[in-house]
Amino acid sequence: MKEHFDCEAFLKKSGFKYTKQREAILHTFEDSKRPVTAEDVYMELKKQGVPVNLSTVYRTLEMMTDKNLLQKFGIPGDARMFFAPNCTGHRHYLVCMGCKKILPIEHCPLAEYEKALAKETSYTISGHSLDIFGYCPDCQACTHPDE
Amino acid sequence: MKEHFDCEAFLKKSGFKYTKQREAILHTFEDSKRPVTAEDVYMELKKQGVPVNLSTVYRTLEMMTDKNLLQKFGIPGDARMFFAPNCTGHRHYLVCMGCKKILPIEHCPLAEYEKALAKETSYTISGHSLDIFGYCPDCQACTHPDE
DNA sequence: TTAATTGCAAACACTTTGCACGCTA
DNA sequence: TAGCGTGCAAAGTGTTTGCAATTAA
Repeated sequence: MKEHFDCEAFLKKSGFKYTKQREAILHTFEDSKRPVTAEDVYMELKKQGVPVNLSTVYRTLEMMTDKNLLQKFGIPGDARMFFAPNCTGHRHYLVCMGCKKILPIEHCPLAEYEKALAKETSYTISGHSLDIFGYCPDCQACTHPDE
Repeated sequence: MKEHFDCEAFLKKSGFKYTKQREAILHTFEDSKRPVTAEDVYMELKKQGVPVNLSTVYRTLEMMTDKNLLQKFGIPGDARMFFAPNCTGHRHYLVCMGCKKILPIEHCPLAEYEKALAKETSYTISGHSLDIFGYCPDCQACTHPDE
């Protein structure tokens, strides 16, 4: 999401009321680095002293996902859902199996492949998600990285 | 999993007891077509008249995953975990957004890409998962496929 | 016989929902 | 002031766990 996102305008344009909770939740994603869970957002707002309820966070994230401002996804082995600014419509992440850090990956090697697959299977391909798993430099250091 | 998998031998070799529940659960994956949930396995056994509890299904699937006989994974937008025979160590699926059917994909276009990414990020890459989304021929037919 | 395995019910983690009150527009 | 949005608590999923009874070895 871009740096100076006009939250109020966005909400009104979409037919929603502008509230401090929504402002704060949306603000969380400005200059955002990596995907977060509802709980992450909730904790961040608590830390900032913004009064908000976890249900409201869930409701707002869901609404933003419907409006295609965010994308919502899970990663294998984790029951939680993650949210990230929806830039591209598809997603690629590099997931550290040590510290569970999730990093977006830029380059997409799959455009060609999708075309071939569509022809081969007669499916209409509308997108994909790719997670690559491994250990980040920090976690490689530990003998047995597991948190 | 291969057609005539010797379930009893496998269990004993791994230090487990041979029970009719485990036999039946493992049998579910013989000549298996597509990934299933614990609930799917449970329902199938009920249908066959095999007395089994859902906890037992979960416990057995977990055990098989530990033994690398199965792989366990989730797909974006679905809170459930899926299980499939673990042939390759990584997985590629083609997910129909209409009927939720999941099909394995054979060819893996990512070996090269992983190498480049490892160099670029200094991560140790240990695997990946790739889901491609779209609509299967059946679901393309429907105007608004959504079940 | 006895330790592993099962069924059952309760606990869990994450997420969603119903409802009354409060606050934008 | 009308109705959307919020907080709260309760309900829902999918999954895990403790424990006593059962069963394979």
